[in-house]
Amino acid sequence: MDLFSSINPNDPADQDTAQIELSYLKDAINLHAYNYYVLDAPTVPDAEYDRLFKRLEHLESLYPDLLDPNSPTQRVGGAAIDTFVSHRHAVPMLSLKTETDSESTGAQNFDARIRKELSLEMDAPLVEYMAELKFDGLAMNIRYEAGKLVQATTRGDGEYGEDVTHNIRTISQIPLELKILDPGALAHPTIPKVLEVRGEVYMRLDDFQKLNERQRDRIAKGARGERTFVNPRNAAAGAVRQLDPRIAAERPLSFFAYGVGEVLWNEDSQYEPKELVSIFKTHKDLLNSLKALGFPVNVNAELVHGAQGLVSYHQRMGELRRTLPFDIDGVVYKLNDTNLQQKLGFITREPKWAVAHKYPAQEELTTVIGIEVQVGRTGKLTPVAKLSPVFVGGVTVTNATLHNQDEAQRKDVRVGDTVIVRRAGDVIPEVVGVILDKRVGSPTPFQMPSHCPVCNSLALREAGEADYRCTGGLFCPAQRKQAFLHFAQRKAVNIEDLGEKLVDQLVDTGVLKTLPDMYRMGLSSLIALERMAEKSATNVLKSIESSKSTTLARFLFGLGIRHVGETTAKDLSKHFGSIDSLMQASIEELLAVKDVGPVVASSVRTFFDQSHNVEVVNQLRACGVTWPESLPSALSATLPLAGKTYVITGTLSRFGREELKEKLETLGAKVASSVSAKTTALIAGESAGSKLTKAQELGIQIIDETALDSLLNFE
DNA sequence: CAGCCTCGAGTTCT
DNA sequence: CTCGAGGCTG
Repeated sequence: MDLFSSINPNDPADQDTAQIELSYLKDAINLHAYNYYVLDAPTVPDAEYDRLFKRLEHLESLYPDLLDPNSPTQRVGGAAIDTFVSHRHAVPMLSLKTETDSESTGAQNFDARIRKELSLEMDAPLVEYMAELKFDGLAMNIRYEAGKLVQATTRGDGEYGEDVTHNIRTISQIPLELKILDPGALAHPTIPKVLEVRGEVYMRLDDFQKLNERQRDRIAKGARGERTFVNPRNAAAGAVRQLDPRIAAERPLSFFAYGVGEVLWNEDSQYEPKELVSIFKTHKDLLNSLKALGFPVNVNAELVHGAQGLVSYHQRMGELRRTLPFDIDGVVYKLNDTNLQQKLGFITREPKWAVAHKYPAQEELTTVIGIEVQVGRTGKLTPVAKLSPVFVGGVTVTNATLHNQDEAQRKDVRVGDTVIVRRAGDVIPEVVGVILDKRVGSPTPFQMPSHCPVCNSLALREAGEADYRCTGGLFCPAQRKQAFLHFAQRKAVNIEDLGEKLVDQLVDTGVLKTLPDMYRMGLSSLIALERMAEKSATNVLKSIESSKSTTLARFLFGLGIRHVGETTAKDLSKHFGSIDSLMQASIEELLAVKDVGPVVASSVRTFFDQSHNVEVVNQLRACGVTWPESLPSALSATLPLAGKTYVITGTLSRFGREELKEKLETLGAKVASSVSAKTTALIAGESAGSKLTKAQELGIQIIDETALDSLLNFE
C-alpha cells in the first residue's frame, strides 16, 4: 500500500486516490483490531498494525476534509466534557430479580416458576434456557444509528442514564461502526437503522493490576490526586465517569454484549417488541447476531435444558470462577424462546423470564478492631488486622495479614476503619482497601514497633529488605516455639502429636530450651502439664522415639537454616552425603552445589560457624537421631524418570500430594511447585486452578489421574 | 544485565 | 496460593 506514498494534497486526482486508501486502511485496521481485542487472536504482527495506523494518521493530517469522526484514530477524540448529561432510555433498562438461595435450589425455583407460568404439565419436555455469566461491571446501552456509534448511556435508575459516549468510544472492543462479519450467523440480512446494544463494561483482572501498579508508580513519583483502586469494578466505574476521555483511555476497559434495547429496521418505524421476536426467535439467535456484528460475546454462554441444566451450569461456573480473567458475581438464566419471553412479560420492572443467581459474595465490608504484630520462625514481624467477624465466601473471617510495614502503609489500614475484605484466589483473606469516606476521626497510622512484642528485643529492618526482624533469635520465646514446631513438622523429622498447644506449654514451663531437649524429656515432665495424662504422654514419647530414624535431608530442613527449605536441603544432602562434610564445607565448596549461590552458601556457613548450632547437631545425634547413608548420586541418573520435572495440582483421589511427590522422586523425577516451559507434564486432579490454565497456555502435557498409572508403572 | 525459573516463607479456617 | 527474592541463562 506504499504505492500511495507520494501523494500531493493539492492535486484533486490525488485526493481521490487518498480517499480509496483511507477507506482501505480503516477497514484493515478495524479488522485487525477486532481480531486482536475481541477474538484475542491477532492475525498480523503489532509492528504491521502500528505501521497501518501511522499511515492512516498521516493521510488524515494531509486531508483534514476527509477525516471521518469514526476513524479508528479518533477513539480518543474531542475535548473533555464539562458535565454529564442525563438521557432517557428509549427502552427502559430493567434490573433482574436475584435468586438468593444458594446451591441448587435457586435454579430449581426458577425452573419451577417458569413451568408454572407456562402451565406446563409434569410430563412436558424440559424448558430451554440460555445460561450466562453475570459480570461484575457496569451495564451500558450503546446506540448505533445508520451503523454508527452515536451514544453510550449508563444504566442509571433504569429510566434515565448518563451520557458517557466519549469514554465508551475509547474501548477497543466496541466497534465505532457496525459491519457484518458473519452474514450466516445474522438473524436479519441488514444492519438495523437503529440498534441499541446492551452489555457490561468491565475491567479485566490483569488490566486492573497493571493499572494499579502504574498508579502506585505515579504516587511514588509524587503525582498529586492519583490513587489506587480498590477493585476492578470501582476502577471501571471510575474510568467511565471521567470527564476527560484521555484519562479513560489509559484505563483499559472491556465489554461483553448480552442484549438489545431499541431496534428499528426503517427510518419511520416504531419500536415493536413483536417484530423483534419474529426476527430473533431465541435469545441464542440474538447473541449470535451480536457476535456476527463484531461485539464480544462471552464464550461461556450456554444453551441448557431444565432445572438440572441450570444447576449444573451454576456449579460448573462456580468452579470456573476463580480461573476467569475477570470478576463475576453470579450467573444469569434466561428463557431462550423470545416468543415465550413475550408471553410471560414483566412484574413491575423485572422480567419474569430471566433471573440472576448469585454466588456468595467474595468481598464484604467489616471494621478493624485492632492491628496485632506476630513473630514468625525467622523473627519476621507480621502485622495482622483483627477484624470484626464477617462472613465472606463461605467462611467467617477474623484475621487478615497486612504482610509488612510498607504494605500496611500502602493500604493505610487504621484501627476503627471500615475495610473491604476478600477471599482471594483460593482461601486466604486479604484486606483489599479502606473505605476512606467511612473513617471516623483521625486514627493514627500503623507503625511497626521498635521492639519485639514477645521478647522485647530490638526489631530491625535491614537495608533493602521489606521485613522487620526480631533480633532476639532463640532467646525469643516466639521464635523458639516456631523452631521446635518446624523441626517436628511432617516434612522435617515428623513428630506426630507434638502440636502448637503442647510446644507452647513445654517452652513456657522451661522443659524445652534447645532441640535436643525433646529427646531428653521424661514421662514425668509431660504428665506434669495440664490436660496430659499418662496415656497421651506415652503416645507423645512414642512419636518422638520413632522420629529418631530419619533422613539427612529431613534433618537438615528441620534445623531451620535461613534460605534452606525442603528442596535446598535435599540438594545439599545429595551433594555432601554426610552432615560432617557439610558442616566443614567452605563457601567455595557450597557454591559448587547446584542452585546454591552466595546468599544460601553464606547462610549455611554462618549457621555452622556458630558453635552452639554444631553443639545442637552433635547432641541430637548423641540422643539417637540417625539416618541411613545416602545413595551415591551416580545411581539416580539411571532411574526411569530421571531428568523429568512434574508439577502437581488439584485434588487427587488415590494419593496424597506428598505421597505422590515422594513416589515420583523415588523414580528419579523432580517435582516443582510452579508450571513453566521446563515442566515435563502437569499432573492435574479434581478442580485444578490456575496451574492448569497456565499449562494449557504453554501447551504442556497434562496427565489426569487415570493416566497416572502408566507413568508410575514405568518401574 | 534483564528476564525467567524456582524456592522459601508466611498465611487462614475448618 | 502468592509474594519476594535468589540463582541461572541468554
